[in-house]
Amino acid sequence: MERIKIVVAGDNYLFTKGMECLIEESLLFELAGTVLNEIELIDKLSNKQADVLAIDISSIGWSEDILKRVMKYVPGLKVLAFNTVKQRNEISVVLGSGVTSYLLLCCDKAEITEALLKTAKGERFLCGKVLNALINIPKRELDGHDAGCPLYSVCAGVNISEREMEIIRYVSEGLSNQEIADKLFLSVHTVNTHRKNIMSKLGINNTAGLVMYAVRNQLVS
Amino acid sequence: MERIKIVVAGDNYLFTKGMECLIEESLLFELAGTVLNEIELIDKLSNKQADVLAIDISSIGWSEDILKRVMKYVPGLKVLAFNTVKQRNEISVVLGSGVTSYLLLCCDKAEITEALLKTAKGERFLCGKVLNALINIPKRELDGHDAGCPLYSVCAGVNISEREMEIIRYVSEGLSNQEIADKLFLSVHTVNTHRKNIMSKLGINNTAGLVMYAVRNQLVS
DNA sequence: TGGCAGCTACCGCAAAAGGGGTATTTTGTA
DNA sequence: TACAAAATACCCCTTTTGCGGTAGCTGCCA
Repeated sequence: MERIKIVVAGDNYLFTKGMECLIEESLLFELAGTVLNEIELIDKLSNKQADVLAIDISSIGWSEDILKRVMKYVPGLKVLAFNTVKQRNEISVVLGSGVTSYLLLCCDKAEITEALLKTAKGERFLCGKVLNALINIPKRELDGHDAGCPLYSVCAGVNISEREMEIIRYVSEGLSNQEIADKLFLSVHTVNTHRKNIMSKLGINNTAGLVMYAVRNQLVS
Repeated sequence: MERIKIVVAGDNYLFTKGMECLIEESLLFELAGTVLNEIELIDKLSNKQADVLAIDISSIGWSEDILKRVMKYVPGLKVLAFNTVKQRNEISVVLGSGVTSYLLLCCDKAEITEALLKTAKGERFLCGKVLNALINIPKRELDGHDAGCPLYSVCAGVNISEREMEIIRYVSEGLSNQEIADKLFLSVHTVNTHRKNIMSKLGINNTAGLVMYAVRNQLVS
């Protein structure tokens, strides 16, 4: 079986090194090279045939512009973008520039492996955390690049339960844990536990983060 | 000088009583009656000529629907609506139903007096707090009822200073008072004072309220 | 049938927020 | 120049969060 040739791009050591290890440890992949900037990238892509570009777009020096130029220069290139953010606007722009798949830098090895495989096959792979943010993007914004990507996959991502959603809503409305407990006929301890679990799942550590999550995911008006 | 005839509508005692006092204490106004429900209101408006309807739409039993029916039944009626909320959607709907002016129930006597006068003259009067929320409504949503109301007035409302805006932004980004203090080279006491002043001005009492304010007023993305 | 996820509930402790003040300095402006 | 508003800083105190645990119960599913 032919190995998938992957070019890694980014100027963050942990990212490039980590990707190199992942690729070389696997029998499925083959490292087609690591590049630090746009010039090296174009050079690498024109000299060596590659199947997938795994690029850290959170690095300083990488932007959607560069991505667009590369996509133009190497048509049909499959791109798996890594980023730190999961804001809708940002994701929208990146996917709009022709990127096939989108992961967060915090995704784990299994997710990255799966994403590389799917991307090589031309399928979309989005991190579940990203999908959460993406759900509300008007479909048309993606249509331009949808034709060739009929399949969507998502990694585990964040799964907020119904009860937890309820808690988030009340927190966002300004209720204290005690008030929420009264409203839902729960112990304040339970509300607090839910709150802790939510914050843990979302990787935040205060009320402001909870409210912003609620707003981004339209849990509140 | 002819007094302005005002009908007061609402089933909240403090509102109706307060309005009656305000109207009767003033030489400018004349109480055309107080009504508790829609039937009484229609009855009053058809029997007695009134210039302005001052209505508490936060009362149980009052809705935009009723307002619309009344506007239909008594074309050209000037309406000053009182409500508790200053959410954009809500205000949009209310003004969209033909209401001339919009105050919050927390507005003071001078503001109410001015609003009654302006409304009677066919001018719009919005509480500044309302205007803040309204700024982002697409203009077209109001156009249908704009023709007859060329003038806009606002009461003092809320005036959040630049420094306070800055604090709100940082709070919304999840920073603690201490972190904000470090970032702005301030004492944590100062940040706390700003925070207290903001909450006092906005009539809120926790972080969730601050973040929601920031979101509604587009201080954060 | 065993494990896992979700919901529930509790404990303790430290940190932060919230609410009440007061007071000085800076700044803009009438 | 005098006044008001804003910005700064501090005090005391209570309540709420946030974080570290533990643990029983239910329902699902491999």
